[in-house]
Amino acid sequence: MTVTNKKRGRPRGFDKTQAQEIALKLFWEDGYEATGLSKLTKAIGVGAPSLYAAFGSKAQLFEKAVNLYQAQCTPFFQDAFSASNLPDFICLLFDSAVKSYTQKNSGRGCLILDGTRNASDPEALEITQKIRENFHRQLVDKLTQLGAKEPEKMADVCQTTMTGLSGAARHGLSRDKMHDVAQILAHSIHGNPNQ
Amino acid sequence: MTVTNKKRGRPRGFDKTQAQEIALKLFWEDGYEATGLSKLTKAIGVGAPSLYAAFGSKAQLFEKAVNLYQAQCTPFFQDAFSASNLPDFICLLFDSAVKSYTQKNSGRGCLILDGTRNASDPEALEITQKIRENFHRQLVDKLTQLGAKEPEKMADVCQTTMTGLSGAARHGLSRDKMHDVAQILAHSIHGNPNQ
DNA sequence: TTTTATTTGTAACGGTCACTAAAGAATCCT
DNA sequence: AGGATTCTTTAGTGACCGTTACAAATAAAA
Repeated sequence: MTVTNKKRGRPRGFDKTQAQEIALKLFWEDGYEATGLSKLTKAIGVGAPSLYAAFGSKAQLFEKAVNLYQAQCTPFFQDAFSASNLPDFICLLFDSAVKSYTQKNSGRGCLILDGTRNASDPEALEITQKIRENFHRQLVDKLTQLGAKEPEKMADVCQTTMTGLSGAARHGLSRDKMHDVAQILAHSIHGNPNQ
Repeated sequence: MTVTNKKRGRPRGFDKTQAQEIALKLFWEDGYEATGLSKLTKAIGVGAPSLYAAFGSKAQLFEKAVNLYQAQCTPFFQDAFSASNLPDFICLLFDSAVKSYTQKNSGRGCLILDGTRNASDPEALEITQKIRENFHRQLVDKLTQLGAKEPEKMADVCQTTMTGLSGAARHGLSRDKMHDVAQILAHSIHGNPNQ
């Protein structure tokens, strides 16, 4: 029994995944609201109706771009989440954040933590907020596994620090200086016998 | 010799300082770009030309509002900057930040650290950036006075942490949880013999 | 070949953006 | 009173926002 994958109408004139990648780059660099439809259509090289036919709305395109972002981020944080003790986890987590937030040829900072800051579209705000909440749960789980005394509070500490690193990256702090900050904070935290 | 303070033409129909206060509230709550002229004129109760006659432009009104913000913030951080030892300074600094970033009847987070995030107006960006640079120098001075071993790096650590706290406030983290985060971070840092 | 389905380009929608030209209104100075 | 100065109101600027109606174009299915 053969299956034909060919669709009926006129074929799409652009690559959907590649469009998401371009959108990701723009959203990452300038944030959700500052990235207008005209920027997107110009960069992707396609008319607005084509974008809307493919993705539905600006917010839905943002959601796809964010999914791609998460996929690209995973390898950065894989080492951290396979750490077998608390000090290593904290240190690798912050180090990974710095590396991820200061890459060349991409936006600075974190799209999830800063991409919708000061945005007013509730749809876009919800997308990043849910991912932050999900990441919070992942942090609590991992910290619990590693025997942290107050995993909930430590997760807040980690997320707040990452938010600070993302903001610092957006403010232009160099990768080297951010690395120092991450190291000092990580060593401080896991050197403290209270954690 | 008498001096007349009265101006010549038609008197202004609104209070300029009060207008700055209203603008501060709006910019603080929604950020620079999301705060449109229509919001401002409606809230202040004045026509757009009156605002432009009084302040020149949206960016210049923002600058005035930011000045007011700094004046309002100073008392929050006064205790910290009169601390006489490093642990007290760090602890009071982070505590003051949390209190300032989670006030009722005002925006959450810090106007300087987050008010122009993802904004594209270079004039507005420069205003907050210069204040951040100035604050960095203040931090370095104070940390040097208190005998910090690496005052430059510690200033980056402090500023990054405050940026994280501001972002966390904007993300909706409660004052209590933020207080815990600030306490853990402060105690971690000044409990570390490396600092 | 005709029908059906999908994407395309053109052109526009109503709305908001920051900003301002022009004229009337309110005050002081002469 | 008359002129000078400053502010307010009305109304509008062009540019951009996200989004879409419409019809031509392109493909597979009938």
